[in-house]
Amino acid sequence: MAEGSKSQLSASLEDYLEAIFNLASEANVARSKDIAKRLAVSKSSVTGALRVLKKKGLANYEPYDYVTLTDAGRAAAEQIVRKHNVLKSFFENVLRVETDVAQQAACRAEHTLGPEIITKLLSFIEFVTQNNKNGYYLVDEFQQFCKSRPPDVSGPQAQVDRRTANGG
Amino acid sequence: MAEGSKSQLSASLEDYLEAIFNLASEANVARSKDIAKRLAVSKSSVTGALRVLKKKGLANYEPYDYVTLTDAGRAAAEQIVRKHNVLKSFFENVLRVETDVAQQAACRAEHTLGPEIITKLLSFIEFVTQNNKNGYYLVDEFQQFCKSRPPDVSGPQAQVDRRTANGG
DNA sequence: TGACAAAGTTAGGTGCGGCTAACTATATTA
DNA sequence: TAATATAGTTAGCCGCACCTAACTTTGTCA
Repeated sequence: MAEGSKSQLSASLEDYLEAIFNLASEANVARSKDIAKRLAVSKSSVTGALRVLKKKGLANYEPYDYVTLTDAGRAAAEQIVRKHNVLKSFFENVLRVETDVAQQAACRAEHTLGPEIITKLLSFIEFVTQNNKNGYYLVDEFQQFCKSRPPDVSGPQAQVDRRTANGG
Repeated sequence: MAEGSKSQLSASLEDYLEAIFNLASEANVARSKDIAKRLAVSKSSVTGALRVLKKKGLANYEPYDYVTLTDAGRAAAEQIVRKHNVLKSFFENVLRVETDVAQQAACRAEHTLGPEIITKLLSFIEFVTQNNKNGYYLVDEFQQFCKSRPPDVSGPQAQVDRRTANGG
C-alpha cells in the first residue's frame, strides 16, 4: 500500500492535491469537474492525475466516483496549503502587494520552497507583523520607506558569486 | 528578427540563459561543455536548448562555435540573475538560512516570481538590513526571536480564503 | 601531418502533462 | 421509464525537456 508515497511530487500533482483538499474543505466533496475548472484543465487531464495520485497512495479514487484524499494525501496537501498561506501572507501583509498578485505568486512559488525557508518565513512574518518594543509598526514604516525611496531596479549583483549561481 | 523574443521563457530556458550569462562573465566565453556541466545536463540537451534560444533571438549560436547572448538575451539574463540575487540575499541575509540552502531556493524560486514582488523584496531587504533609527539591527533581533520562540509549524491557515487558493 | 582525444551534433527514444474527440456511465426529468 | 443532459473515461495526439549511442567536427601533439 501507499506505493511511492515518499516520492517527490511534481508541481502539477501538488496543484491537484491542493485543489482536491480545498474543494473538500468547501463542499465536502471534490468532483472531477470542479477540479478541472479550478485548475483550468481538461476533464481528461484530471482523470489522468487522479490515477497517478491513487497509485501514489494519496487519493482514494474509483472511476465515476467522488475523490477523497488518503491520510498521506491529506498530510501532503496540508503542507502545500501551509506553504501557500505563508507565502501569500508574506507577499500581502509584509511586502504589501495586491491580493491577487500575492495569490498568484504564492501559487507558483509554493512548489519551489522547502520547509526550512517556509518555517523561517513564517517566524519572520510574525516577528515583523507584531508591534515592536520600539512602538512602531514595521510594515507601515516599510510602506513609508517604499514611497519615499523609489527602489533601485538593478539589484545587488555584487553580493552573489557568479561561479556558483547556477550550480545549486 | 528576434522572432518570438517577447514570448515567455520556460524555467529550463531561463536556466540556460543564466548559465551562459554567468559563464561569459567568468571566462568570457560560454562553451557547450561547460553549460552542460553547470546545469548537470547532457551535451545534446545543450545543443537543443541553444537552437531554441537562437530561434527566439536570445543567443548567437552557430554549430561548433562558442555561444554569446544577443542584446535581448543579455537583458533577459540580467533580469533572471537579478531575481536570483535578490532572493538569495533575502534568504541568506534576512531569513539567515545556510548559504547553499539560500542558493538552491533562489535557483528554483527565481523562475516563479514576477518583477513587482522582486522589486518590493529588494526594497524590503534594504529597509530591514539598515541600522534603524531605533538603534538596533532588525535581522539580529529576528535571530534572537527565532531562538527564543520556536515557530508554530502549522501556519496561519485562517488568513487565506480557500475558495480562491488554487484559482489564481 | 596524421592519429587520437575532446567537443559538439544527430537520431531516436522516454516520461510528463497537457489537449481534443469520441465514447460510456450516471443523473435528471418529462 | 425512456430520452436527454451532464459527468467522467478512453484513445490517440502534441510539445517540452531530458536521455544514450553513434557520428562528425575540431583541436592537439608526436
